Amino acid sequence: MNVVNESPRRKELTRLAAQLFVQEGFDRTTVRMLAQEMGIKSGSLFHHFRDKQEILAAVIEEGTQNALTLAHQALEECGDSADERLHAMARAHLQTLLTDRNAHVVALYEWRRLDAAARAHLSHLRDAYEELWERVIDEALAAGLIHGDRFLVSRFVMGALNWTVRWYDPEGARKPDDLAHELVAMITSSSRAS
Amino acid sequence: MNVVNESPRRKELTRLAAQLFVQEGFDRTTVRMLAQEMGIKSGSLFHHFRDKQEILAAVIEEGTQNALTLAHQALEECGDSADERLHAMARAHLQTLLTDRNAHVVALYEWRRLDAAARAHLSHLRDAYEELWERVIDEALAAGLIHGDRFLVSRFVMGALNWTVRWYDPEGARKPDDLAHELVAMITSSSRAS
DNA sequence: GGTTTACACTAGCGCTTGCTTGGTTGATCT
DNA sequence: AGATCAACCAAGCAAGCGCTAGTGTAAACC
Repeated sequence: MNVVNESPRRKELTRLAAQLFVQEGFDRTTVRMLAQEMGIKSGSLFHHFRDKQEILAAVIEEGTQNALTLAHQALEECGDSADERLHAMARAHLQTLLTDRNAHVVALYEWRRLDAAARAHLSHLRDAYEELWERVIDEALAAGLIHGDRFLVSRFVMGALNWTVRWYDPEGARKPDDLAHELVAMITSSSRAS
Repeated sequence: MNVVNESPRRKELTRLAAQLFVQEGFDRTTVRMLAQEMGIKSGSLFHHFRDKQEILAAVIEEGTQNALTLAHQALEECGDSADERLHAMARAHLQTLLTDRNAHVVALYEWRRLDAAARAHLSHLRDAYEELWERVIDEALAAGLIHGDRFLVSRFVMGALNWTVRWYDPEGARKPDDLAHELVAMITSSSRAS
């Protein structure tokens, strides 16, 4: 019987599922498609996951967990100034899009397909990540680096960043660091032109 | 037989479909649900639309068309300064979220469910809207109102604005004009605090 | 060396899906 | 008065859906 274990096989399957969910969307991805991609038959899939919902939850949990870890790490490694911390957060966010893009896209666009139980569980993770952003933005406000309403500014910034998954091309010339720098320059009152 | 006509009934059905697509998502909205919401039987639905895809296309087309019309109108009515034009665009965008929210959410989140033919047709409309934004941002750059990379700034702004559908509460205290003002203040180099 | 465990298979059940078919109604036009 | 037409309904088909039941097998464990 399957449980909610964390076998390495399950991790690999979750990664493959994320890719398919991005390509086709959760609802259009059938268990048979998932199984084929994984090289097994559809019945065998339910040895690893209780049901299709649990696969979605696993994908989103991993993606959000990674983003949170990376953001924490970035904040610890950077300097203390509000400017540096703002840069670090933006850079970390964009870097996860390179390493973990699929899981992120799923988290953003298939969130509503989670059932109530999974959503309750995962919203804590998501909130933790958003609160991290709000804290850094608070610091930037306090330091006089940016101005405006705390709530609105953080939403605008999150929107600008999350929207990047729609157009950002990892193969292109622009590096995550460039984007992070440009974004921070846009919202701070600096007057340097690029 | 049904054609791609523009009967008033069809418009009404499109509006109802938009609401259901937002509530449930396109894939989870069955033709039976749509029919019930419209007060008819599922078979009768195919008198008005060739297939389910066409309903989605109709919803998105209307929403985007309206947004484009409103933006054009706003630009004509406002002053000539880059600042005024920036404000006008932001205000128009947020106002459509009040009057036409459902269609917009569908356009943003169910775009990928369009088949290739519909997508090709509708992408022209969407591009026209985005180009309008880029033009206004170009003007703001030329006027020295904002700084940075033309492409990046417009993407960031579009992201911040489109993300509003996730958190903006039309019943709340914040009015579209407030948001528009705050957003423009954030990206321009003004140093006024609010 | 016997038992357990992890992982996979085959086969298919019960249900829902988008869509079709053939026919009925009431208003409008000639 | 007859013809036309948009709008609807009842019934159902073929395909696909998530998921289950029961079995096989090789490695791991006591």
